[in-house]
Amino acid sequence: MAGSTIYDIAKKAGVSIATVSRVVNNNEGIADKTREKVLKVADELGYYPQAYAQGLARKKKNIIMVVVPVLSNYFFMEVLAGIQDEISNYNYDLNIFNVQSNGKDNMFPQVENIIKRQWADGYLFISTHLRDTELEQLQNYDMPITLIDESYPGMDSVSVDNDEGIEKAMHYFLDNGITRIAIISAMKTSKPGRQRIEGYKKALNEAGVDVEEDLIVTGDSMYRDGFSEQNGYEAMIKLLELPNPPEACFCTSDIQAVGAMKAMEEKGVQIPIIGYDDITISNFIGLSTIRQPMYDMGALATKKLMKRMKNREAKPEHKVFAPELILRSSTETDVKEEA
Amino acid sequence: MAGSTIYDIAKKAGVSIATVSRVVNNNEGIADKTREKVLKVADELGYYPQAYAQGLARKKKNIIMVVVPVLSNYFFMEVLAGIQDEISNYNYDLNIFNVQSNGKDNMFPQVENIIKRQWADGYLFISTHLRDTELEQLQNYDMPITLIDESYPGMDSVSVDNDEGIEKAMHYFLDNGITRIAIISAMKTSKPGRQRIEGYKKALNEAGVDVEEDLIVTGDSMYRDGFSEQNGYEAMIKLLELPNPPEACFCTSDIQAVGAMKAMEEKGVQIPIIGYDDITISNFIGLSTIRQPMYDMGALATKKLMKRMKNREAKPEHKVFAPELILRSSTETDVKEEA
DNA sequence: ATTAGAAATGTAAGCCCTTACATTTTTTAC
DNA sequence: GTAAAAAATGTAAGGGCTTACATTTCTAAT
Repeated sequence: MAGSTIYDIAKKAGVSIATVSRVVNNNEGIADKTREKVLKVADELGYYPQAYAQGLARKKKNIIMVVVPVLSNYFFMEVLAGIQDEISNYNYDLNIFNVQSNGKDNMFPQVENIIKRQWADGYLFISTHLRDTELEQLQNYDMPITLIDESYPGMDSVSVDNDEGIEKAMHYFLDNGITRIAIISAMKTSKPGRQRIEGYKKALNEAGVDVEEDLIVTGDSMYRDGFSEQNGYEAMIKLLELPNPPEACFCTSDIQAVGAMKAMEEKGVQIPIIGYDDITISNFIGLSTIRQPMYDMGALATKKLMKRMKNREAKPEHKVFAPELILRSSTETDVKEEA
Repeated sequence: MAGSTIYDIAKKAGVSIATVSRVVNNNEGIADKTREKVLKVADELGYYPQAYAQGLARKKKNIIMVVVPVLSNYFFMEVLAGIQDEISNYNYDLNIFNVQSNGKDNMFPQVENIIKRQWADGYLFISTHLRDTELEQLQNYDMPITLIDESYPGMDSVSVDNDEGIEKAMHYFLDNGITRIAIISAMKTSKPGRQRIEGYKKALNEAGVDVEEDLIVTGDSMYRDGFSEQNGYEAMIKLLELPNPPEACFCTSDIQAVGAMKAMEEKGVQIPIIGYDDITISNFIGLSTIRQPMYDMGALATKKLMKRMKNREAKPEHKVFAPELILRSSTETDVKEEA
């Protein structure tokens, strides 16, 4: 039973391999009697075309591959939900390929190999944060790629205006007369990390507030690239142990904010905090945040990719979602109490 | 550049395709000069062996495939983290295949097809909850499969003793003299759903407490099979609107418990609640829970699978983790206050 | 009964690799 | 310089499928 091939079926059913192929692929122009006969044998022998042989013979794989550096994070999970739901409208299978990002410069070769190896008919890159020069190189392979959470002129992309998000959060504080605002970041050194810190500084500068480097922190735990409760917890502890703690805090991910809130609770203080993402849990724990439409991003990117696979010539489209400030209890000035 | 083959390289480098193959696969017995020459051309032309051709020619794919019904849930995410970290010790790529579980009886055919198509060298099934008869059928294909969060005599498996988990939670309440205990479940009808409810009833019976059907609830929102904050929220609302609300609550997933806690807060009541899973966030929001070692399960299952791929004959091993009751503030009887 | 045309089936090449085996080239030992 | 052994390279088959094209079988019109 294990590993029967088209030849086995053909032999046992007394037809040619071409006929078997046509039957299992549901092609037309096959006599009903033949079809039945073949199907019966195929079922008995547990036959179904081998993916690799089929992929080689056709040029098509019927696979969409999602490429991500870190799987288990909330942002990815939500984006993926959107992809997953959208793709179920098409006749494609979903594969997820996890590239290792060991801090170093090793991501591009991995990604390039995936493309070279022609795993799929189209690719969705989530937060890979490759350099423009690298993406340019990838273009040479002439494969449909849609970028999520990043952008590059030559490829379709779906992203969020990060600067705007930070600005909104910062302005909320500044407009309320709060100026000593801390920022908790994951991976200060990464491209998006740096960007956010820049946005933070810019907002401060424009408001005529001096930047205090002490207020730009990250936790020490770098598991999951710092996108963890633990990291946020550690960062907030640092902030609260400062001689002069901040009056408010902006956090570059909700998950870190959860940890930060715990730290505040333990220390018995409560300063307004705004997260980033709006993961579903945030609504349930009263965390104010900058909403990124993660689910929609996944769904839209999938749509775009499908379109691109149909029409390779159209010029790249870039959708930039506007982030939204969602206010919940974590930014209420007076201490909230359970009734 | 797009889609150069071994023939292109061979021609341009003035060698045979066999030599090219040997070079790119890093075989030995190739003159350094030849190797360099070929590598140079390969690089220029952006060549790397096509996955499908290679997979066909060798019998090996160097792929481990994770098969899951629902990707975006916390349990899966944690298990996956374990798999991901463990697999990085081996020279295998990770692929995740998402089978659609539209409630109906359609999961087995999908899973069977994946196996038939020979996508990977080994498979990790997470929470697929197939029937024993179905798993038995799969065995005929003679593929290394390790089950996670379920078990079947004929296959390696890594799971948790669910009954024990429920028992521990129930006993905590019962031992504290609480008898009117509600259970919030996702998908009452699924195999694990039913199991848990049975465990719940059993614990009650053994304690001589009558089962009140009213106290067995689930939310109406069935997105993600009911494993969502929203579902828990809805369920708790139902409970609190009962003429005679429960004194305590057991929740079959932490994520639902988060929603349930929100509902309690809104209604201004606070009854002890215990969740299930111990997702990382639980520690940060003070949710008591039954800990499943999700990460370890993923890692161990991966190890087992690797072992199995080496030795196909060994008899199946079953690891059953003992769940652990973790007490946090959500089960403290007196109302906790921020300092 | 013939035969043109349609329908069904078969043949064989090709998709891109790997690898056993054959052949050629280089090295070593005398 | 020669022969034998070792190293490097090449040839060709095969992995399991699809599909253009060729062939056979059936249908329907005469």
